[in-house]
Amino acid sequence: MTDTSGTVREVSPDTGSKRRQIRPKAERRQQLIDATIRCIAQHGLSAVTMQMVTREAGLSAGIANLHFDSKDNLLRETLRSVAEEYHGGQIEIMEGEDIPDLGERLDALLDFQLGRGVTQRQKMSVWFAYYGEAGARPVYQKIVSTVDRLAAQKLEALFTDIICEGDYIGVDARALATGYSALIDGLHLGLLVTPRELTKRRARTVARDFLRRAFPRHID
Amino acid sequence: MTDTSGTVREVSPDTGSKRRQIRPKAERRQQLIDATIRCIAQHGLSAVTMQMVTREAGLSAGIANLHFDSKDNLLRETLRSVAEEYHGGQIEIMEGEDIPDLGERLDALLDFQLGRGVTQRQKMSVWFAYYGEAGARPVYQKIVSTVDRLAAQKLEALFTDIICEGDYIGVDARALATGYSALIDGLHLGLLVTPRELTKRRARTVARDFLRRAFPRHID
DNA sequence: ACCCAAAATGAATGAATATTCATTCTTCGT
DNA sequence: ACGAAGAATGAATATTCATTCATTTTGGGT
Repeated sequence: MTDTSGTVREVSPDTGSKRRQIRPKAERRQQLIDATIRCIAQHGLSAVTMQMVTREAGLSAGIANLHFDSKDNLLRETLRSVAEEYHGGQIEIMEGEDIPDLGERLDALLDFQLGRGVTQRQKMSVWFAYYGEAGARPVYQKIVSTVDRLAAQKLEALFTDIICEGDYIGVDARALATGYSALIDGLHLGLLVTPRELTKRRARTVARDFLRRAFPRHID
Repeated sequence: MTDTSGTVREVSPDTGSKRRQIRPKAERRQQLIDATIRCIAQHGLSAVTMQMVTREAGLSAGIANLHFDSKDNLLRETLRSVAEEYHGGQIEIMEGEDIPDLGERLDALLDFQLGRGVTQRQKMSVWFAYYGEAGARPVYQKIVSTVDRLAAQKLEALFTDIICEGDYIGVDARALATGYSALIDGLHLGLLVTPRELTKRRARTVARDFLRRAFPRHID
């Protein structure tokens, strides 16, 4: 058998192609992680199956185990990926010297945290799906708190600079940073769960109000 | 077989008793919901099985289906129970005439939202487990947003009263209420996921700071 | 051209799990 | 005391799913 009459060599890019494609390991891993993100966003973490993920990725059933050994590991790596992307983006803005004005840097941060389109919503779903399990899974707690800590430090540093520059007195940078982070998390939750009540526009206004009350000379 | 030498008629309250107990339907439902809450907090929503729940409740395997028809329904009712308890408690404080002073009422609300012991942590776990799935499950969204809306209205009304009483100008009660709710949600998340970084004490301070900046004449 | 190491496939397997239901047990009204 | 209604049990069932692995395919090195 086999061999075939040599027909149908699919030349098309990648859609609907039945041709088996061999790609480097790193690329496949990312492809599977992306598929996992879409599946979690659409069906919820607890409904995700390996079949679902591999089908979404357009690959065969066993491939996720080939590249990640187990479902558990695939989910862990997916969380790590989302966490690093989100926090990495924030950190880049916060320590980025390309925006010298501190007020503008705050605005850029806010844009990043509450901006974006559909993709962002997918990431949010994933984010909170894991938060939901974190109470029971130390591994998830560790992944999240590791990246979280770094972002919190950068934010505190930024706030410290702003407090200094603006001569704001009686303001504790650390407490304020904790509050701002919590506020953003809470707004994300609201956007996810009650999108009817809370629009992205309003979430932005609320976050800006918070910053304005703390740093009136830098915002608005 | 069976019957036994008539020994061991367990008289003890309920621990370890093998005696089959018949109880009214409502009581059993609550018992199963309570067991479900403990299971979710300990193992995570996606790991909860019917066996786990019924064992935790000290009952037989089929009983959850007897009282709730399906696992899906049991989980839905559990969410409804937690949501109603949490929001009910808030609402009671907010509209309670037993605390005439508005500033004190704010304090009581904060106590309720960030106080309590271990039990509270269990509830928090459940709360966020469902948030995590809400993006993919309209049913959960509906349950949460229904109770949420009412609590949000009460909070806005309380803030409006405070703004009026304190002559705070340029403050939007609605936006502030959204911000405060989001802040509390975010702090809960922090307490759940990064308990090392965020203590309950600090969470309280952060929330109070928020209120103080908005209503300086009512807090502290 | 040919070979082979690595990549990919997908049918088969076995474990886990929700749900059913025939049977057993309790309680309460009479 | 007794019987019936309904509450509870738990073994059996059918399904779903992660994981394995024998086989097939690919592409680069020689």
